[in-house]
Amino acid sequence: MKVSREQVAENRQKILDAASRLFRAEGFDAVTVVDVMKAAGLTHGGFYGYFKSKDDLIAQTLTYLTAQGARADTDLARYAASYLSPAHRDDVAGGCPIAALGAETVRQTPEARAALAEGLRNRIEGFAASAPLTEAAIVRRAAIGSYAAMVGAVILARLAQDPTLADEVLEQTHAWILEGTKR
Amino acid sequence: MKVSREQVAENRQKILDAASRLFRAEGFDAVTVVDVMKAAGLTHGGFYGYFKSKDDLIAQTLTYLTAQGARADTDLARYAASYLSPAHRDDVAGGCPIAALGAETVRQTPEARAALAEGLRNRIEGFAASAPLTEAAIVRRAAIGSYAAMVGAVILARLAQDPTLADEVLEQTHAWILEGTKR
DNA sequence: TGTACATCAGTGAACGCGCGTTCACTGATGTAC
DNA sequence: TGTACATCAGTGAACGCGCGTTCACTGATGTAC
Repeated sequence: MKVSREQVAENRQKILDAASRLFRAEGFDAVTVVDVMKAAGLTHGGFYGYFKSKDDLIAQTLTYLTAQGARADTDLARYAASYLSPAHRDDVAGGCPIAALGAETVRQTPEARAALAEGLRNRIEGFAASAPLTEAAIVRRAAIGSYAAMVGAVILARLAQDPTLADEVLEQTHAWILEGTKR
Repeated sequence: MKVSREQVAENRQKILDAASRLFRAEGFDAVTVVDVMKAAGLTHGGFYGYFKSKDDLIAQTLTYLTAQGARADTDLARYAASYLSPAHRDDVAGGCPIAALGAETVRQTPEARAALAEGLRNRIEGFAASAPLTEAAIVRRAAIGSYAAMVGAVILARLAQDPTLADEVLEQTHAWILEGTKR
């Protein structure tokens, strides 16, 4: 049955929210259109009223996640502290989309890649812009180096099955970044 | 038809080599058993004479890749130079399995995870062991922080569609690591 | 404001397809004599 | 060393299943009068 215009907007939101969590938790291929619609409280047939295809959903979900991420803290030290926390490591479904999906997004459509790539660019520029006044080249180097270390560390910490090693990767990378940005 | 024992060993090698490249290039889900066997020059029916299942192939391929990786250079500076090269960034199929598959391996079987996790542990210990004589804690921090930055940088560089940004991520991370390990 | 009807969001059965896996068969290998 | 035969690696058709996608239908919405 037809639903109101507000309901349509709300349902679109619900589909994107469900897809955001499911894709990060299980990857693009393992999540089906049926899974996403069920998680959004709808049946699968209605999906194509909202999105052209599953690939379209992937691209729009990454755009949605990037837009959300653009509102994050741009202070590098504070960002690193929360990024390199055990809470973030353990929350794949709600965590950084680049750490969860960056590697496999390289094989998705150009639209999907473009969405995440914009998130990457925003993050680096945000860090560089909010840094204390130093030489621009040094600030940019710290922004890129630190961000690469954060993304890598979360991936490594999630991979390590030994909890001691997983914690150590986060802590040591955090300390390493703090030392590096004080140079 | 039956083939010789040497041929069997050679075919197993070919299957693992084909799987190693295909999985890194396209991900676990996108590569089919038919793809792997075709790339190895065989038909798909014979697959189950070599492996119990596709999951078994995934786990054994990661073990195979980790064993190969164990023979790599343990000098951090030399390793970083080649890891952070455009050649490595552009060679997903032949490159570091952790950068290509680390994030999605978290969702695979415990056997698959264990194989890559061992590669991670070996790498960190190799870097730490081959470092010049300094305080052990500092060496370990540099090993972990640098490795996290390398893995993250290659993933970010592959994601960035803008070639200038992709090159910059590699170069800046490389410089950042060199500065950090000279402390 | 109230009524009549066109619109269209959501439903669920159905589709074609490609996947992982199985299996009867083939014929070269390698062993027993 | 040569021969006879059991073994078994590889083949390709076939399977059941779940995927992305389509579509006829339903009934609440929202517009026209």
